[in-house]
Amino acid sequence: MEQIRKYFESITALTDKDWLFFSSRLIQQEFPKRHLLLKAGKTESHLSFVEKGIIRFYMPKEENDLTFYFAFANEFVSGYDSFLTQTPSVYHIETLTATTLWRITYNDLQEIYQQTEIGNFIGRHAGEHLYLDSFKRELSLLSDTAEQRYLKLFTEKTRLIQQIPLKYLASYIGVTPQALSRIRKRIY
Amino acid sequence: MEQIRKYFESITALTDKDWLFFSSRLIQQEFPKRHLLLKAGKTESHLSFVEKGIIRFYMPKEENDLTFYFAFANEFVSGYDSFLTQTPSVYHIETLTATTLWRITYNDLQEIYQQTEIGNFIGRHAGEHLYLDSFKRELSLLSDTAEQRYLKLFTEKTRLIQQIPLKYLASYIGVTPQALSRIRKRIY
DNA sequence: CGCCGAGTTGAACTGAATCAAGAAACGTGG
DNA sequence: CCACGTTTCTTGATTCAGTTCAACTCGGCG
Repeated sequence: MEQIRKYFESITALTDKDWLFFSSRLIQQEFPKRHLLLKAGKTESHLSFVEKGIIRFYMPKEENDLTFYFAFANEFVSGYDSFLTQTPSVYHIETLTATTLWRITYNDLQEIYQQTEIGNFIGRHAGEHLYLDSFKRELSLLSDTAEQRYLKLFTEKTRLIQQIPLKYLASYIGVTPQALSRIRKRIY
Repeated sequence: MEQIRKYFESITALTDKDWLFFSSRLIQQEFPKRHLLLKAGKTESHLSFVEKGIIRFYMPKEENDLTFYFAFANEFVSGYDSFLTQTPSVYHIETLTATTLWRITYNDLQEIYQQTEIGNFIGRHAGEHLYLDSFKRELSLLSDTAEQRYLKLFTEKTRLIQQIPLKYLASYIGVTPQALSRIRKRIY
């Protein structure tokens, strides 16, 4: 719980009152590895803070499915487009390792937006940062080669990606597992 | 001015007081075609609503530069990452056609965030929608072929893209101008 | 022990990049 | 408003990164 409070305090001043209200709506949950947190077709009902674990976002496909995001500790995860629009998700969210989440429901969050001063601020902050990250990945997809994308991921998250099967990394980078295997060999 | 108010009213209820405060900070400006609205290296100081015109976002590159976004009428434009973080932009923003904007400065917007009820709400809404759009483009880059991307753009914005030079569209789609010329020929 | 999914490696194929040259369109000054 | 020069678009030939199909290895697990 401290972890989340610290995260928020790194963003903005937090009154005890607001924090108490917010944290009273948080529920801790643990999940085993390979657990589906959100199934395509279902509507996302939670915004979750990752205390521990690795989480994969992907769209099911014939043959290799399309992995487009990994989340790690100290990040918020959610099928955020489904969550925002309260329409069915087009993708799955699954734990790759044993995971601990602090979760808040959509309805509780709307209440927080309405009743606390920092609600909309935090919602705005979340939206802005998700945007900045997605934008960075978009530019990288347009301008970097597969090899550059792998190297970026590798230098940014060496530890973390070592726990992720190659075939998921391959799809995140935008190539087949065979191609990534060769890229790896090429750069050692 | 009516255009912006309508835009906001389509999102949320707007009190006259909030609207008066907000609109008092808006300045209308006109720009000729090929005018640089934001130069890479400069920090974005405006959030602008497009009343009329087409705007291109791009990063300068040797040979073909990288165009990653087009904005049209009834959209907000800004070097939003630079604007949010108040650090220098890594890309240029340029008008493609004669353009009319309603602009608000960073400082005025911060004041609106602090002093009106809807400030953070609107900021949150803007962040969320920028995220949703960027995320859609990201998925499309990962899963669609160049041809599919062109067809999507074409069916969504037929009218508008007819005014945009092929070489900019090519870079947006993620291929060279030669490749897009051939894709076009293939599909007529 | 044998099976199965994950990773590696090879060979043939393909879509797009690159290099190059000519045609069309555009804008700018006389 | 025309003429020229520049930029944009098209088309062809070659090269290359990555795909696809296929076979083989390795490690974990029932």
